[in-house]
Amino acid sequence: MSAINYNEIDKKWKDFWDKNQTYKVEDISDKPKYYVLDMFPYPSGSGLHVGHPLGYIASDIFSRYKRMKGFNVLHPMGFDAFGLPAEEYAIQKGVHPADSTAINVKRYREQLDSLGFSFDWTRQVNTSDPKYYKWTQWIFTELYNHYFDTQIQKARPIEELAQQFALSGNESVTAANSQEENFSADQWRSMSEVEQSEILMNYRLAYRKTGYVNWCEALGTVLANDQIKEGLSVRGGHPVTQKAMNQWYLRITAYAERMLNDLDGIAWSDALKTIQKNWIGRSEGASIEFVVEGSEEKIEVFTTRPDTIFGATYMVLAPLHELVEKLTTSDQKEEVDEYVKYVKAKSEIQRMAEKESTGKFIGSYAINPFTNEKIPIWIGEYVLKDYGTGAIMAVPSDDERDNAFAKKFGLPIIQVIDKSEYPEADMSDKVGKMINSGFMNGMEAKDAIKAACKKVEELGIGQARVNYKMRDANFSRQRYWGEPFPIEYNSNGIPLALSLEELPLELPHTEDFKPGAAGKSPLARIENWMNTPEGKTRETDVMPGVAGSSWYYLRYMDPHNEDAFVSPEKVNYWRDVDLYVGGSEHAVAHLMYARFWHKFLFDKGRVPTNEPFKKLINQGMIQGVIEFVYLLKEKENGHSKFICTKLAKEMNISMDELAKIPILIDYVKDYGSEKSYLNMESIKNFINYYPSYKDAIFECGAGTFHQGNFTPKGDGTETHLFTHSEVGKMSKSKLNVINPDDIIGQYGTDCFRMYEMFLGPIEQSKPWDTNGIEGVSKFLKKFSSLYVGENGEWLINDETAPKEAHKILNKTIQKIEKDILAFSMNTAISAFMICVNDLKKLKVHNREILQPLLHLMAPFAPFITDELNERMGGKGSIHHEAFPVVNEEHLKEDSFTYPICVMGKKRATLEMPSDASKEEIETAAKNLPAMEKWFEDKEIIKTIVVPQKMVNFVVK
RNA sequence: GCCGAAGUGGCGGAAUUGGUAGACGCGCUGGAUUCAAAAUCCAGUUCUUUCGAGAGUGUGGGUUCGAUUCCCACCUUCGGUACCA
Repeated sequence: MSAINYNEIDKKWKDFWDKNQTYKVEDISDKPKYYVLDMFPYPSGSGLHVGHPLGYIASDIFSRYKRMKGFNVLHPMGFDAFGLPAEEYAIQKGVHPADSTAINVKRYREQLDSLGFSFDWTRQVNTSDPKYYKWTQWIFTELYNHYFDTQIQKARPIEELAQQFALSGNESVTAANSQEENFSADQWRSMSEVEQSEILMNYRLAYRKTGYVNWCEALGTVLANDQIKEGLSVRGGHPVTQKAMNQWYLRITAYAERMLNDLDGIAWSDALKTIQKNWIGRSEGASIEFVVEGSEEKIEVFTTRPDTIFGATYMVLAPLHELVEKLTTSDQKEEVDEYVKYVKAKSEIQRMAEKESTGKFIGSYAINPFTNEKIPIWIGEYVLKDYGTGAIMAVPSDDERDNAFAKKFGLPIIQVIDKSEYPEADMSDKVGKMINSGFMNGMEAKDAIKAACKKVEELGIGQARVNYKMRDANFSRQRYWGEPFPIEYNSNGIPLALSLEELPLELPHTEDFKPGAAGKSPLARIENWMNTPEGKTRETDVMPGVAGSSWYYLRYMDPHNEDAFVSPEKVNYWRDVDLYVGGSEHAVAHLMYARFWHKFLFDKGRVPTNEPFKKLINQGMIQGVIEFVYLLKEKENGHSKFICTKLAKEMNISMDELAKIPILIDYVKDYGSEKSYLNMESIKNFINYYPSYKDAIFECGAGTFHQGNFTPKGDGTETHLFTHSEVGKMSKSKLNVINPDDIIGQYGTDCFRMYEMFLGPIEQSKPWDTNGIEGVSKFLKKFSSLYVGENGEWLINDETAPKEAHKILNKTIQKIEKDILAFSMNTAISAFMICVNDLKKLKVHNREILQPLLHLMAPFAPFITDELNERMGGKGSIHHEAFPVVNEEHLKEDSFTYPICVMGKKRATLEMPSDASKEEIETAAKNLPAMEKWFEDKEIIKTIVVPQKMVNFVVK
């Protein structure tokens, strides 16, 4: 019989903490503040999986440590509760997203509670709560009502811009914009209200423009990238194309420069900073206009290499560029249309991943403004519509992709740079002497860039320009389960932002989640909501998932405030997040948007800091095995057909003909093994999960399963439809989630927490494996056996502990504190194991050792330590007591054991007093009997002695 | 394709201002205890070996007295790639 019942103490202390509000945080305190934040979860239907707690446990340990070190620690949790999966679930199962979300939140809350986190739950936020999204909508209206002044690098009210237009037109304004034409003050004043509104739209930080969405004609809906696999919809396997739609965007590019520069001041990993830096993708170059022969149209290109313009022998437009239709000649129309159709059927990822150059000549020619030569205009998928101007001047002599393209299509290549002085340089290096380049001949490339820019400006056809790869954020979703836009259109179609008093604009109730006409949001079907009593029309798109998560960390500071998103007093106390822990998969989306919103709020004086997250640690992912079934892209007699992986291999079916459809791992037999498969029952489950496949055919070696019947091929009686297994992230969309509940029930919370930490470094990804948890369980038993005997007897005495025990304790305190600060929780657990093993050997039961040890363990194992602390005579919770302090006296070592090496290989060891001199060590090492044979017939030519490290002899 | 990360025993991993490769744990092997098992405890466990030693941290090179650690090239896996969050 075990002396400690883990399930009992888990419950006992959970209740205690709850009743005593152990983790409630005060907003005003004499203690220094410390804000530890976790990325909040999306409450999916499959529950919290073993990957979520990895970061949460680590940050909880850190929070508990900081609390014990005397800080006022804000450590909150909430739910990112709007999103696609709940809506998909509603479509499939008819459960309202609000209901399924409420159920999932409740379940998550229970699961999080069972993990023993020290969250202050009175601060919980839920992004789908109108009290919360009121403020998400409000921030949106603020963005809508502002533009970005590029001169002062700051947001300003849009009315100020309108005043400027009335005074002096738009030519002299310094504002981030997507406005193409210039106008004078007179022109502005003579414009209609609608025209003025349309122009202002091109300056707002939240604005509308045409964008492309994944359109699935068969389903009549817009699809997320996640819902598409290899160009087909996951649901039903239908083709998907790119379709133009009017969308809301956020002008995040306005903040590009600040977001880039301010990376220097924050303690994020270099890897993460590099990702963001590259994502922002700043490049200097020039925008240049090319005249189109026989047309009024001009094509603006952006190039980082204006120096090479004499080598620009053709142009390439993005296939979706606005001018393609206008500039395509009738004889090329058919081919061009076909190519555009081909491009629209591919996702951007697929297009960028395309190694082969593809493209079409559109029949028109442009004039190279420097050579005055006619150059053909092509379209090609390697040019993206939203990067730069969506058009390039192609210089096949100095750009690899242009070069490959020119070679493939037989376009001329003119060398314009002599790189003979730089044999190491490749095509993309901006070095060499200009040749065949008119007035630039003989210049160095770097000087030529400046000269070309100057010339371009003189000719009035462009200017030097900074370009960013980052694009403005598409903020529209033709969906139901998200924040409604706080926007109404009047009878002229002019958009008007709601005022704060009108917020929140609540999401109307509906039971019909089917898309509206022409792929519009389901909200467009709710006519009495869409059309307001005042004769206005509401925006029917909703905001994306990233909206709510872009500012939630601020709401935790003041979660119940009804008058402001956060009060100035509270945001001035808590300021910013000191430590943010979350997955690196959020490196660009969430972390970019949050920084952008924060900077905007900073500009408005609403927050006191320029950056939201001072320090950030990326936890790695706990991976799972993803199981797929193969779906033939070609239907058989109108039925979708799945095929066994083994059979597909035998029949030599190429992967091009197959789509991989992920399947819920619960249905898979021998999950995770190489021979994982589906049997008939699994197939029925799969069909229940995806009703759109109810008429599908499933074929394996033993026979065919169709509409509930199995037709054997030979004497087979059972389907073994082998599945395809891959290691990948554990996620609801990959259907491979493993829940922690059972493990906690079996081993207790402390054990689960420590095991997750013991798995490996926090920032590294690793596959989940429950084997090995026994080791941690044994350790915890051993640990408590220092305090409580086999029959429950209390073993702690007040005698003086041996010196050795003090040394073990203090070395451990030193190591643990160092590891917590470095977020190296796995090595901290190892150190605990070593410490307990050593104390056990010495049979240590002294209070003066075991009381500090208990406190040292408290952040890691909050339940058992509170329990033992109580038996130790402690009042209240151990988690409000102080963290132990190292006594340096006990750390002194008398001697050091040196490895004695010959040519870097260890050949012997030698124990020497800690204060031995280099010479003493060298002499002692040389005279070791064990070393004799290594020196025989050899000469010692060099001796390296590094005190407290090693000795090395170099012999010849 | 592009950006980022990782690759060390059968497995998770440890060790980096360049200094004993494999800490700690799982698994496995042997032993103790037991009528037997579970549990517990003890010992062993990178590979090869002629038992002297030799090889070894994804692959191939380089720098160094000494490289898992630094440099160059490559391979593989994972994350992101703008509508999963």
